[in-house]
Amino acid sequence: MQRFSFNRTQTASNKTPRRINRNLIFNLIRTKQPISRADLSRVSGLQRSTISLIVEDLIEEGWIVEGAVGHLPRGRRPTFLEINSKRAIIALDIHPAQTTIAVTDLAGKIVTQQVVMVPDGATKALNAIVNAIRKLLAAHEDLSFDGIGISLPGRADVHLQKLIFAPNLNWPVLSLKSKMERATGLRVKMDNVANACALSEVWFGGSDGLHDLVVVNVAEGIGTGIFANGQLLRGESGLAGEFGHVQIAPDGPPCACGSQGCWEVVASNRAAVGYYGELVKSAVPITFEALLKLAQSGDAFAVQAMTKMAENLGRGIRLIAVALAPKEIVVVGDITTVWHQFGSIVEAHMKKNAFTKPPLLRPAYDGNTARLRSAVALVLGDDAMGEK
Amino acid sequence: MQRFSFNRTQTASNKTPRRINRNLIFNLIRTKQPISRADLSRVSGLQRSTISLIVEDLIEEGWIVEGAVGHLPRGRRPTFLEINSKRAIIALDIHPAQTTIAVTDLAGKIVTQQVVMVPDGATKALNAIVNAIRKLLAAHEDLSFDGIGISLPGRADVHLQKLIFAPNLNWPVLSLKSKMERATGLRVKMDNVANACALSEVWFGGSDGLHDLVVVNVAEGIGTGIFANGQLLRGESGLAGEFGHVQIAPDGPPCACGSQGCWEVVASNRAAVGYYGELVKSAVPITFEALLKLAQSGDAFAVQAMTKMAENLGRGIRLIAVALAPKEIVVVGDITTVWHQFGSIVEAHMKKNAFTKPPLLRPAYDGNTARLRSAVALVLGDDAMGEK
DNA sequence: ACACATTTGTACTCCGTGCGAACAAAAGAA
DNA sequence: TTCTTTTGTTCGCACGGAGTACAAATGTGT
Repeated sequence: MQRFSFNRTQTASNKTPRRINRNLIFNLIRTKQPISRADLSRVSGLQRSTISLIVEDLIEEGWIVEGAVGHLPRGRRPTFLEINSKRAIIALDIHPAQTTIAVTDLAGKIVTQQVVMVPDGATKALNAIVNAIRKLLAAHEDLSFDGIGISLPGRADVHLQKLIFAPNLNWPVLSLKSKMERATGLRVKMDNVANACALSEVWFGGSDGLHDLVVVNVAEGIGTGIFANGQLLRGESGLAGEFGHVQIAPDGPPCACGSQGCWEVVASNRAAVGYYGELVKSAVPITFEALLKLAQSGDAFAVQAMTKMAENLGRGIRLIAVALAPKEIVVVGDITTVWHQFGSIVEAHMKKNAFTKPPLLRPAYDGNTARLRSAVALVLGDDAMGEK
Repeated sequence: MQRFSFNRTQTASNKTPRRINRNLIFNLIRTKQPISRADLSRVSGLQRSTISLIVEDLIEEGWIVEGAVGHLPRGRRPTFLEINSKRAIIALDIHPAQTTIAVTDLAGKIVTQQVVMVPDGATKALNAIVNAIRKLLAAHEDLSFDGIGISLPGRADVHLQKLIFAPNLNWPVLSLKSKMERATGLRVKMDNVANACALSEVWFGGSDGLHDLVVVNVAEGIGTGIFANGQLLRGESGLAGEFGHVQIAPDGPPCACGSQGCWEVVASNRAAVGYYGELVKSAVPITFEALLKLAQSGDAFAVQAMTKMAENLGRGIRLIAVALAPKEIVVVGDITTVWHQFGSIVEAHMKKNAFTKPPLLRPAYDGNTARLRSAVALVLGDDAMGEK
């Protein structure tokens, strides 16, 4: 007779410490390579003997390799350890019209990178991407690939890895993962652009992975990735972070989501293009890239439109700052190219009436590489090193 | 579980699994008592032998005791294990005018409870509370106390345990912790009301502690506690969750925080009292409790005021739902006593134009006990049982 | 040239921990 | 009485980290 259901809770076995320490050491090597065993011991606090055993395992399994020999003023020379550069990951940065495909090593270094124009139509688009991946795989037969990481404009259920909400993509992303896994034989992991960038910041941003940060991805819409307590905040079925559909202007224009005055309606790239269109009274909308060029060259209407966008962006970011009080808020998107012009406007509106210390606000160093490098975090993040 | 994520726990030693399993077993006993060793084994998945050793430790250290002997259709009778009812915690629920002091056991059962009217003035207030605690300690000499847990209207820095932001309290809470520790000799932990209620929900709500939930505390102001990824989200220096100061009405009335149209200005108890005052054009404001009574008795103006408050409450909750997509949103505060009347209004505004499945919205089962029971979570929560 | 200091990386012992099997204990059923 | 079932304990085993000792490697001082 069972009086209690089998809710197996998270237990630890005598192998648990090794799993934890192994991950710790691998991460240290990944971020601080090249590094010697002795330095690993000093940084981690684990004994040199323990480090040696863990490193032996990691080498045997091909995650890392011994590299050059260092030089010290006295004593035996240290052997540097490095990420095995023969292990690689396919990184996909999917946009509505084009997709960037890259090969990166496990430390996030981009080996090659190419842009594929994606044709209209579901099957064609997928085929174009898969073919490009196949060519890359064939061209890098010396590498062994651990998986495919995809950053895309939409929300994905983390567990099912199904795309739930992707208004800007009109091809069948729901089955993207399974189709691509069948076609390439590689494990596929995908996540929202903003989440991907947040992971990149934490994995490669040199932070200690402890502090909270929010990534705001400004594109056709606005998406946010929330990193808190050492993890991405995903919410029920992966829908957390939709700050883009928070109401900023109660009487604002309608949004595709069914509401009106959503943040992304008044602060996205599309919004800025709309503002400009109203000012010049032109029926033909220009691209956001063109608008940025105009604003950079000092065009009065373009500056006016971008200023309005920046103000609204700041208002929404203020909301995030108040609600979540992260240490840092990072902005990703094309607007970062004109940050020197409009960043201060965004920041001023974020800080307006702030009653506590506002978070650091900064543009991402390089959104493109951030999105690509997130593939490593996505692929290695969950259960990459498998149960052995 | 993330394999390569950055872990808060630095390194693991060979003692780590025991620490993890010990906490697990203690929590199972705490929530499912009375329970036998064999059942603990089935529920946790750990071997009976392992359970026996851990239980031996817990008994030796006085956390639990062996209780009655069970009865089964066949076989040896199980010995039930229970929380040691001689271990207790002082729970403080501080409000501006009055403070509730309670003694609870480690399972959150309230042993005694009393309300202390707090006089005006810094020293007097603290003395009144400390004296009441001293009397309680003296009256329960058979119990051994593990600490004091305080739930209060304000934000506290978790690490320093200093009160940062408590507009409604006008006595020197900054040194509350250290003074009280000196006066009682007990360890003091404190946290914001909303955080405390969120902890209570997770510790005593029967959930598995995995799902995300947000607690909205509606009182003179509005505070929120965010539980996500198995932890409270605290943000930089503990200021996360100030959704109360998110701007809901851009042209709304000014707020004490310096901004205007903040959620708490339009949806708190104080707001409802204001709405009622406008309607009846009375210069003398009534208390919120009186307003609730009027609304319950069907007073048209009171119902109108409460309806406006409920609508605005729903608007803000919608924002939380969109931004964080928690599984559940729990409302705490006096308004829950009239939830049957106005809950549907709140819910309707939360669901307005929802483009995804909205979270469950419900009033807390009993906010008073929730706040008191949170003391257990606060005192035992961090590393109380950990390092010996 | 040679002893010594210094540093790295490995070998080995010790202890803590969970696992699994065996076993004792307890109680009802045949 | 004997068998069955269930609980709780004991014991041997393997794994893993800590700590110490030691070999290896390299520069410095005499």
